[in-house]
Amino acid sequence: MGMGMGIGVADAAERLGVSPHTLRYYESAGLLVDPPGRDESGRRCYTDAHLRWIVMVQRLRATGMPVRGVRAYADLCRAGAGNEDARLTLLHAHRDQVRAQLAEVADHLAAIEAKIAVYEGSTVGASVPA
Amino acid sequence: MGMGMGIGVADAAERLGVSPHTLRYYESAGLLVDPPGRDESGRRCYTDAHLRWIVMVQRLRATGMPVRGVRAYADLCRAGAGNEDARLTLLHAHRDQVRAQLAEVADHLAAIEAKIAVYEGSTVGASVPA
DNA sequence: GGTTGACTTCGAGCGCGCTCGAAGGCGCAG
DNA sequence: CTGCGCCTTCGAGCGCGCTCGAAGTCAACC
Repeated sequence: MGMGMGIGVADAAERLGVSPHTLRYYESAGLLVDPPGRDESGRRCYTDAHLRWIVMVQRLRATGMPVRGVRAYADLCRAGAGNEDARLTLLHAHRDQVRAQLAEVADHLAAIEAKIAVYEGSTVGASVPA
Repeated sequence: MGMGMGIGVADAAERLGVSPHTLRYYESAGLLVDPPGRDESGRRCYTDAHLRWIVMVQRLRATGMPVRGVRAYADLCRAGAGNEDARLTLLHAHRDQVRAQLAEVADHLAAIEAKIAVYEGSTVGASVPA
């Protein structure tokens, strides 16, 4: 049955598009809800569940959640059932921030595109003079 | 005619929502296409044109352009006419990055919202079991 | 047995973007 | 004349998020 016990740090890093150093850093920073197990000789062993969690971590990070925010969320998850309200509060707050950020960036983008349009217009030769 | 000669660094900072320190930093970092003039006693004097430029700087920064990128753009503008192609290339590249970033963040946001939906679903009591 | 190479831990270092504080100058109110 | 407050320059410091390198361990291969 094609299911091994997990993959090493190098393979995990490659799959996730980060460096092994970064994966170890995430672990040491408490971002992993449960740290990867170790094989007989002490090497990290990442399962699919670990990879999926780290993808979520990457999503949170990529949307601007600071490392300490991700750690807070991981801490809640690690604490087990009973604090779903707190997790939800945290996620709601982040979702709202991301939405606001998205709107802001869209606005900035429009302004940048307008600037480009001005350049492209003037490059052609200053039409609509008055 | 309600046009004064400009405003001081504190007022400019307040209008722009940054600190005077930051404004001076932007100037020293070469982000200002032309630095503000000085009054008789050496104080910075920001005109509306300066404020408008700095707003553009803020837009570029807020969309992820690094300080050195903004400086490159400012350098081109400062150099005067003749390099519009280069400016356009720079802006095009940035616009493309921002668009990609926007799409990525939207995707991450959807995943986060899905996670929230899972929590809200399970909080209510695991409807749609099978 | 010896060498290779991927892994381990640890702490230091770095790049970015501010952010702050010290020390001093100028102009005005009292 | 004496504060007072806002400005000036300068260089140092900080918070974040990695990123790197040194030194050591272990399994496997020749």
